[in-house]
Amino acid sequence: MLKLLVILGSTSTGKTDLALSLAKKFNGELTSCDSRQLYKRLDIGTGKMPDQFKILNSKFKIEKSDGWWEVNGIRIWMYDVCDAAKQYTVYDFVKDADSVIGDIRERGKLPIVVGGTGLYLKALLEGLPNLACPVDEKLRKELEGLPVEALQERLQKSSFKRWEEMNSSDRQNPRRLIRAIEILLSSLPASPKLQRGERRPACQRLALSGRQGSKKQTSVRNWIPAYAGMTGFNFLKIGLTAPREILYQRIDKRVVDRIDQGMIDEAKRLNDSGLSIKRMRQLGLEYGVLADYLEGKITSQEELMKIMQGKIHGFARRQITWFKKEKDVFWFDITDNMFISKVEDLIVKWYDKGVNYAS
RNA sequence: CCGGAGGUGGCAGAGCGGCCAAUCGCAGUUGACUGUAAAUCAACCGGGUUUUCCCUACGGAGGUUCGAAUCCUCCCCUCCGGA
Repeated sequence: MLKLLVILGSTSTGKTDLALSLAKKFNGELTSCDSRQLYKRLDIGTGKMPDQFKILNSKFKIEKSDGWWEVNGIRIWMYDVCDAAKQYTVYDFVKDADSVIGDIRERGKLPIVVGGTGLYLKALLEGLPNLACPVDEKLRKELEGLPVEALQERLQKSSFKRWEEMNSSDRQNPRRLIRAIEILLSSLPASPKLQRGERRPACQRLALSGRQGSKKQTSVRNWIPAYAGMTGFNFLKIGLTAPREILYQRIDKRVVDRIDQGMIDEAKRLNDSGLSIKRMRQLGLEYGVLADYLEGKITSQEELMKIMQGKIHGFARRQITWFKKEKDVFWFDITDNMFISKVEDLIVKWYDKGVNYAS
């Protein structure tokens, strides 16, 4: 029986803390599904350290290595897998996380995916069409400077059908327009090329073996779900929520704590060691605001804090919007002080008999 | 007490007689998102159930005007400089 536990929810709901305690109880290992925690040296700002750490400071033992951290003997994978200056994408994530999860399973442990990045989670669990279509750096450079209108025109010329498929918001989104053009222009290889020594992710192996028989080779474009199609596979998705005001309070407090923990110095160190301000801005949220601070656009810590809190509120809202559409999630309100035991009960049921989503 | 600058929607900050319920930004709300996703993009954002409709609004009270957030008078308050 193949089982995969997923903990999802917006930032500051305590996903990691919960996942750690569940891992201990159910003999699991975590896989972080977070688009920023996977960067090396972005530690405080991305909250790699579990919140409990501050309280139980002395009891915690943390070990770090490329690709994972270990907190009190529990492995957290997909931390520190990429240099912060480089760009890591969903494609990389699916590939890496997939093999990590496979390894956890081979060791007979329960894989627990801790997800804050909706797109990554979706790609990992369900696959993403066009994931095999690579980035075309030259094209992107060429298109990036253009005004939206030009991009719109260009896409319409390439494929009016594609243009019509897009919604009104995406039609004004340069990033989406560029990717759409990129996909149209790319001539996909029959099967994605692997670099030397690279192992094809399970999802892709499946995709290839499953469809290769049919004449229509274009199917490589349609990434087959990594796990959803596997018989006997069993997900359990646990979602964490909190009333809006409480969530904002938690976020605000966290920002204060992180400043206390040295988040500003972390940013300075990153910058001193060559991480550009521009790149920091791309990384968003705390690092984006911190970039402004280092540049002197923001002068006081008070201001830094306020701006950061506001940005993160917005981020949490976007996550909530995304996760609303996520299917088959068992949602728990973290302000219910029985929620942990409720979660544990659910997992026990799931482990033993398998939970019927319909129930 | 004198001189100077101001008081505008949650914040910040434009507007300086009609096109102003009031630019822009932030915050807030909702949403989009098929390789940058902590990114990127969209809509809404005084109240009234939608409205080319009504109401309450630009410190307060009066006034001038067909018409004022915008002009005048007085009052209250804030900030800077001088006593």
